[in-house]
Amino acid sequence: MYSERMSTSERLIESTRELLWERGYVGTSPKAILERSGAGQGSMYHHFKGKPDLALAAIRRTAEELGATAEAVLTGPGTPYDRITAYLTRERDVLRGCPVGRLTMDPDIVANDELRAPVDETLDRIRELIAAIVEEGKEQGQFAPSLDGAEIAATVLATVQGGYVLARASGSPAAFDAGVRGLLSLLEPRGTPHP
Amino acid sequence: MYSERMSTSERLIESTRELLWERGYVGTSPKAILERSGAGQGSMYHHFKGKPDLALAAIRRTAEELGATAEAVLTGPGTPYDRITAYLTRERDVLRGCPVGRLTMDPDIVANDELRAPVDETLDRIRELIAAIVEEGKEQGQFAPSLDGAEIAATVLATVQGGYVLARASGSPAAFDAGVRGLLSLLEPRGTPHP
DNA sequence: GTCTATATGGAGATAGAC
DNA sequence: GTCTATCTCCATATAGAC
Repeated sequence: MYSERMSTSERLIESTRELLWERGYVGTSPKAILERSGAGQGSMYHHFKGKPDLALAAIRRTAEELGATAEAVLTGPGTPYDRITAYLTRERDVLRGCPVGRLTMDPDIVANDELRAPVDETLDRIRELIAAIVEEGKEQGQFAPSLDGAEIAATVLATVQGGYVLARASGSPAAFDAGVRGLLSLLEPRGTPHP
Repeated sequence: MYSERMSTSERLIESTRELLWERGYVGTSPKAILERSGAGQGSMYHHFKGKPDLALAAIRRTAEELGATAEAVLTGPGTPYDRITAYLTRERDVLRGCPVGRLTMDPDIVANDELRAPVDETLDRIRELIAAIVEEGKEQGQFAPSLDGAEIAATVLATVQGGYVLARASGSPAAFDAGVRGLLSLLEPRGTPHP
């Protein structure tokens, strides 16, 4: 399943990341991880204390990766509106859902502070980035002064996370795209930047 | 657990609804359902063909109930903006998440058209109600003519569904509320209705 | 309709040999 | 580090008595 070059430990983590994305924590069994990674029972319990320990390594990596991707897009070129547009319209495998956000629907993740922490921190990090961008847009006169950066950031992030829900419910990415377009139409900059 | 008056079949459905909300489909076992409902193994398989069959009955009921609740709020009194505000700010047990939306993160639900159908139909029904309200608001001059009813409806629904994700990630309803306030600030009506 | 018995396989892990 | 054996529950039923 993976390059011969990848260590057993790496293969275990990568397989777990995939399965957590596809099936969530509750739906992912050690057995499935072993089959996908090609590792044996003994290897898994040698490298990790158990399912929660392995899941934690996988979740941390996925969270870090998503945070970095979002940050790259949000700190790219363009006006505040451009950067938010870039974030909202970046390429996504919509029907797969968000590998981080989906974990919040997993009871065992939400019940475990250690497992939930990377999820919380990542969404929070993205929210702060967007909030700062909105504030910047307000200073430049691109956004109405009445808007609250932190609130709009929550709206943007929620639209994305909820877009996945609508898309998966209907079996089509169309609803995700519609939600994003609706939000962008509401955010549309007013007139020209201040002189 | 339930009134003596409730039939065994009813108790099974109600227990299943609760468990699906708390733990999702994958995380809900027949055994847990039996324990919560107080029914025996034999009763369950007498009334239902198996876990998917019982889950279907539970999901249909939850979906119908949520659709009716949303419809009641959205067809209430007030201007289009008022009614969307009412929908967005209606009382919710935010940290429990949406009993319908959460099912979209369940791989076995999304993979089964019959189980997914009530979820899809319910979200679609709400979306259409909101879309019509937005169009009504446009006619009344409360919303900009440039807005697209169907798109804004997707944004509104996504903000709610995504709000649950943010709230559960952080363990606090604050993010849900922030997202809703952000969206309402963007939707804020312009000036007075046309003459 | 409900109960108890029985069954197969999976979940999640430990033990100890190699 | 990895492998195989073994273990205890649980998941998800079916069978047949009452």
